[in-house]
Amino acid sequence: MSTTQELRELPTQYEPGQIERAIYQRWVEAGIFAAEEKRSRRNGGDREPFVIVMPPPNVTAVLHMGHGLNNTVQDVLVRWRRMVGDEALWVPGTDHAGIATQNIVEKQLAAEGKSRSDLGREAFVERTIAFVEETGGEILRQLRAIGASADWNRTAYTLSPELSRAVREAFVQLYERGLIYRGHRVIHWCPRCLTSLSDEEAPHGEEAGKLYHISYPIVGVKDDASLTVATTRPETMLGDVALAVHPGDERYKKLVGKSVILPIANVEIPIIADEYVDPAFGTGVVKITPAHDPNDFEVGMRHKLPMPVIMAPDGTMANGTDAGSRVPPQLVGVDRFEARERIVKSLEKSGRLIKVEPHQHAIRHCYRCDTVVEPRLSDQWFVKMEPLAKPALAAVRDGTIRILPERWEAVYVNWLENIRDWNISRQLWWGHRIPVWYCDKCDKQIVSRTDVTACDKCGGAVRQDEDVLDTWFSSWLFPISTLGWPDKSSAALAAFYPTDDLITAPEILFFWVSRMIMAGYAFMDAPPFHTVYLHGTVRDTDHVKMSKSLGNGIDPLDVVEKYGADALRYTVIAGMGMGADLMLDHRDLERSFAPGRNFATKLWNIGRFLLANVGLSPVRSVDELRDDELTLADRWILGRLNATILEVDVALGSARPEKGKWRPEERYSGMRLSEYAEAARRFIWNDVADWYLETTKGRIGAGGGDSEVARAVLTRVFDHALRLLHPIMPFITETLWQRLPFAVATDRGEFLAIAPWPIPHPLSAEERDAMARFDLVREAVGAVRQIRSDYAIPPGKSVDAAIQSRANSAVFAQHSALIGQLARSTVKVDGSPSGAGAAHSVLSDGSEVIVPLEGLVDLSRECGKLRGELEQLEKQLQSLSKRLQNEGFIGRAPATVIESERKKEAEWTKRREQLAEKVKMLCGG
RNA sequence: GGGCGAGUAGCUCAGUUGGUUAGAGCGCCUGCCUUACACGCAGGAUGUCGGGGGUUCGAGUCCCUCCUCGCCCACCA
Repeated sequence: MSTTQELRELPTQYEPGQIERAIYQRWVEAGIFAAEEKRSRRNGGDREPFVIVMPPPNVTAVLHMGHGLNNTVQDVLVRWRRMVGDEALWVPGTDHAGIATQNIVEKQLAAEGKSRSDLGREAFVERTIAFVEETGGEILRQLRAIGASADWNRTAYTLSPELSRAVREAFVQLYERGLIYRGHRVIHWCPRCLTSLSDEEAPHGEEAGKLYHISYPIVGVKDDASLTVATTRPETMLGDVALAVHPGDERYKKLVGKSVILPIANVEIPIIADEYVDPAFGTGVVKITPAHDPNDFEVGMRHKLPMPVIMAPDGTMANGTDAGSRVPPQLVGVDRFEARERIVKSLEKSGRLIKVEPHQHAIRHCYRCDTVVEPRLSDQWFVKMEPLAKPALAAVRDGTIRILPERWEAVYVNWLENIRDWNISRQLWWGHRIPVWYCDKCDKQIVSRTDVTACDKCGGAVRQDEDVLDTWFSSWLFPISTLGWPDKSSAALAAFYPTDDLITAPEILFFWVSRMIMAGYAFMDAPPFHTVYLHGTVRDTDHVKMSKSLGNGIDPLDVVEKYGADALRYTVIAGMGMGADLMLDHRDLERSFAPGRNFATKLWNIGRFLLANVGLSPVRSVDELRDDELTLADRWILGRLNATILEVDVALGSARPEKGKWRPEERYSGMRLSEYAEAARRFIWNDVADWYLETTKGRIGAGGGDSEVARAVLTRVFDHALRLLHPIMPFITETLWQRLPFAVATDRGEFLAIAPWPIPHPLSAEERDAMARFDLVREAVGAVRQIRSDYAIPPGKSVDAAIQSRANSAVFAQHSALIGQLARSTVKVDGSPSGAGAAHSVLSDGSEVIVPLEGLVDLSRECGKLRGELEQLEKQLQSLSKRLQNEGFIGRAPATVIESERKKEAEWTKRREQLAEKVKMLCGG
């Protein structure tokens, strides 16, 4: 074998940077990531389709560890199924991210001293498009660096003409089905983003606030009788239209129907009774501000109250609709929080502020900019959710769709059971404009799939609704729109819908996952996928979520550059249990990614060993080897390989439910990626490298028939190990696999990436037997090694070990040379050990391994040490026993202490016996 | 306020239907540059499995209770 030349191909040090880019390029050029409709069984092909649609990152996003984790999981699954033989498709794409992108561009404008209104809508949108074209989609290029095997030909974008068409179609269809309506009600309004938000976009945050008690003078009652109201938001009192009490509240019963004067605004408002009021909270009197509180709005509707708006969209005080002059001039234009302070001060001055108490309460914030949202009365478009939720709920309940980890199913069900209508209009400029036109002349409202230029009723001029749709209104269509919907004759839709898995983080279970399921049923009458896998969050060592803005982030590309994509991928997959968070140290990348880097290096070195020893000339096929040619080690490692394939298959589980629905026993199994990674690692490192490879060292160099057997088995084992590992570590496995010698040229496919996934067979009794016998050999080796270590016998010094076998003489006799080789000793079986003074160790089958130590260690010193130890132990044991016989101790000490002392006594007794035996062996008598 | 999850070695976590001596990676200790690998090899230490109670021949695993963290949801002003 001309080893030097081939060795040059595998440098001693693994340099991922030098191989990864080139390999990725070759995969792309070979088209192995591209899925074909006609190969899908659903389109008359012979392959089962396996499809994952990528959660589209924001178009302006830059790759972070969260993306790295999310996409690695998807890639592992896609690569696995590709090797199994499925027509595997991974659809990539990006999201235009309405508010997020608009905020970025507005920030840029602000830096130039401009606002979006300075530019005007058209120019602003132009600018945003230019910005996206320039910087957008970078993240998809970055995904290639971590090895993502997506079908880039199908890259989608939520604002593309194709997907925009789907958005319009969905809107119009839902409108025609009566599921989209225009509503006049209180919604969440972000005064900074200047748009309405859905319930999901305005999450609660606990905050320490204050509860202000304010007295409202009652009209027409003698003296200065008043009603005291408790409120957290005094500034909204200017919008009060009533005070409400509970109808059954005796304290206030006689006041219902009277009225009070609203301080500051000086408006007379009625006292009403409504069930909504909780008599036990605060004073039992609630101020009703219908335009700025969703509950008050309901009360206002019931009592047909006016609904004055007392704030401008930007959160400053203003006399809006129906407000008259409630907001006094000195407060107009003042920010709501500043206005609160001023109003409180003014109330204090006039004696209307009774008291202020601290109050813990939950306030909604904008999920994009964290500004406290303002409930605000306005007109918005809503989707009626209950009818859509029904099939989505049933799908998870009946096992058509499973959610992993299991506990999220309950969260999902709870949300859908209490679903509320979805506000889909946003007062933004970046997004899909709402496809509704209004006629100025006859007031007709036209909802249309195509642009409208004139009123179809009176021919009058029309103007399109100013608002755009919630970003999620395009995302929820992603699984169908990326495959061609609404074109129902789309070959992609037929071949690949429904898809298989959806991999994402729990944060967007409501935003996206549940809505996709609803859209799947609403528009395709079929679920978009059968498995939802919710993975954890990447956090730092303090368990704080990683983020660029907090400065605790890790740039995946840094990791790729330093240790390679495979190291990143392995670390992430192996380190993350089902649904568990992944902790990484951003201050110590080397330590964080050591598991992956070390394992990659290990693989590399196994590869180098193969190259140097097995070489490149064809090996014999393992399938054609006769049983009697195989050594015990060969049979053992082939058995371990088979067992590992089984383990990996169990960890990954079924790729899809058998008959449309998950059976209970398989519903929550599989998708254990960390267990899959661990099984593969254990096999390669602890079995192949630590044991099998060592057994081949004497054999391969010897030449002859056995040498060929060893070459064949080692090659087969490593070949299949690389296949098992490829989905997790695609680059290094591909590199090494390309250099394996195969039995026949045709065994070498073009790429490992499309090489067949190993198929296990049921373990035979012979295999089991071989594995048990080799385990005995390993035990014997371990025994000698331990003795050598215990007595600090230098590695260079040979020892003569003897095995006194009870039941397996033949096994030990046959493999004494191997045991000797692995334990760096000579081994005699059933002979008497030569020399006095010996250490011994008992194996699980009762056999004894005896190592004479004369001449190797200073026996008198060792014996002295051991005798001293034994003496000491006996002394301690004596005093302990004495204590345990002492009635005073037994009578008074707590039972737990007595118990633990008894336990200790038993342990020490056992140790004494062992030590005595050791002394007898080593020192005689 | 409602619901859910977690607490196992210094750290991050596995522990499948309760079953011998509770595991892995990283870290730590000892000895080794043994001709694939010091990003390695060999050997080793470390756990009242959150506390308490219960069921059982047997509990990390099942039940009750308490404590501590975390997550999701929620119109008490």
